[in-house]
Amino acid sequence: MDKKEIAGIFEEIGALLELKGDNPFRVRAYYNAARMVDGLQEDLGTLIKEERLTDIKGIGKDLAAKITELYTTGKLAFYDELKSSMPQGLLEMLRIPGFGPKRAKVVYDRLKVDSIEKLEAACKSGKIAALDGFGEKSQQKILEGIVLVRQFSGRHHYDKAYAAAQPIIEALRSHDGVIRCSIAGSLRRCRETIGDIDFLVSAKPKDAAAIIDDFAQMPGILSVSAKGETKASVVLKGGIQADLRVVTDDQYAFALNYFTGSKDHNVALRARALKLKKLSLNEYGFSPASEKEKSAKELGSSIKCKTEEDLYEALGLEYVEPELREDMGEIEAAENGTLPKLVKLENLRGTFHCHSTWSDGIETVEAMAQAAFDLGLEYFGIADHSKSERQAHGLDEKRVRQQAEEVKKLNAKFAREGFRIFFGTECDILGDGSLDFDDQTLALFDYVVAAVHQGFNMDADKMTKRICKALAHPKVTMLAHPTSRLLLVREGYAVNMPEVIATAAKYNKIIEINAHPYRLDMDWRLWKHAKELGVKCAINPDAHSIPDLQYLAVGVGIARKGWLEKKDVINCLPLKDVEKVLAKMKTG
DNA sequence: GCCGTTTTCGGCCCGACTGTTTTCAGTCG
Repeated sequence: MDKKEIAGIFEEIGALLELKGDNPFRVRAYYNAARMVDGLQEDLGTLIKEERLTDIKGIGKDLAAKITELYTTGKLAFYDELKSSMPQGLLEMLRIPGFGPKRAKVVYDRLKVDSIEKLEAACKSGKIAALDGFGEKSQQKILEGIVLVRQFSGRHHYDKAYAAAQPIIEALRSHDGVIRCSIAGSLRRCRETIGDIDFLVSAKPKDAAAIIDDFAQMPGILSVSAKGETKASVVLKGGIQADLRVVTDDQYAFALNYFTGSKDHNVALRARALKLKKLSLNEYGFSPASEKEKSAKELGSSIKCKTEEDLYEALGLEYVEPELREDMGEIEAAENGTLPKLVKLENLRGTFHCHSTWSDGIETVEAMAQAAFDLGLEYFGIADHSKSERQAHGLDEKRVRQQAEEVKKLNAKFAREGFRIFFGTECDILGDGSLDFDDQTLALFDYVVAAVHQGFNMDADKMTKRICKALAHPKVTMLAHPTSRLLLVREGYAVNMPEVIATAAKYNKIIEINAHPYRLDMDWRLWKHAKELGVKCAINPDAHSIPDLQYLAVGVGIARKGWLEKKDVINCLPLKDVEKVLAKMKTG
């Protein structure tokens, strides 16, 4: 069992113990261990063999034994026992915002409620409000929370789906019968959340059965839900559903386009084919619209397209990158030749907003900077939390000065390589829109990332005013995660983003694309709007560990969906230019 | 659960916010 899976099990143990009302510090030990194992740099097997697990902070004798048991046997007796002693639905109930283990335990003990469905029914019949410690408002909030959970349930964060898809696509690629293959669907379009993963393969019809059989038996697969002659559906470990489609190589470009979607984009393309060419378009090819009874599958495509580029060309369009295929103006732009040249991962020269052991990161500034350097970046911005973030060990003024010294020393060392660490802060925006540090302290930083971390239950007007006030502050460089999940209230955001963007434009401030998966609720349409107003973005991983730096790729995906080009992204600038920009912003 | 120790138990982060109370418990970050 690998470290990701072990971390997942420790997370679950933590939640189960919480539900049992176990010692909160014991609970924390498990959550902490999950984080440490997940962020481990060294090979787990080596650590076990050399009996060095207990060298990791937060891993003692007991947890080391549990990790070893999981790693070597793939099982943990303690976990199995714990899990079977609790109804599975209780864990799911914890996903309801504002509904934690204590309340879950109460409704379970008093009303035998052990699933979201039963909880919903109990709310609707007023039984929850009647419980001690609950009331009308709690009951209403739970119902609203259930709606929210359902909205997100069944969808998976991009990075998880991407990681799950990689070994499978590689295995398919190396399969003898496979001519071409690709990931399709929302994963290819870089949606922030993915419903299921689509794989597409082209092969000779005689090879299809073997490919589908092998797919259904791949290591990462939990169960097979359907298996036929040209497609199979499976559930991957981790619960993500995946579909495989096998087509002939002639059909491949059409199928890839069809299964990449989006549905709206496809509808628009088909309408265009019909109108301009009197052709009907489906996943197998173009067919004359007049021959209604026969599709391209039987006829063979009336226009040969080897690639998607050919397909778009046949429709008189520039090639549309998958990220843009949402029927949000991309077809018109492709017709007029005004599609953007989207930013690429390799365009990134550096990053801001990362954490270290000074606050709640698990690596030193030096290790993080070195990792950024090893990734080929030219600069790295450290932005640890400010003093109000006590739980994250935020820095007070004294520690800020100490950290400044450390960064200075490190820069002396890195300067030889032409690499630089920028000294920043993720500074809290307080309830009234003021900042967590005074101007004198803020002046110590190369840049300031302003962030909301408390007082979320503000109405949208107040929240917007609060954020805009912070944006107007001369020392603020950029705004952190403006549409994070924390600010998400039902269908809308509890903040008026257009106004925030307009304010950023007015004061020439940067808005970050926070690529940490927990923050991924950024509506990419907002970015098109920001771009029109000339607001620059920074793609930030919000990294708390070295592997987190890989989230930069997720951020690029979001930026691409927002039609952003190299020139719209501040961290595409080379070091010398970024230095100038930050210096200018600092002096106003 | 872990950690540290003036070594084997006691401390482990804490304040804001909410809804329920009428002084506090639960949740969150």
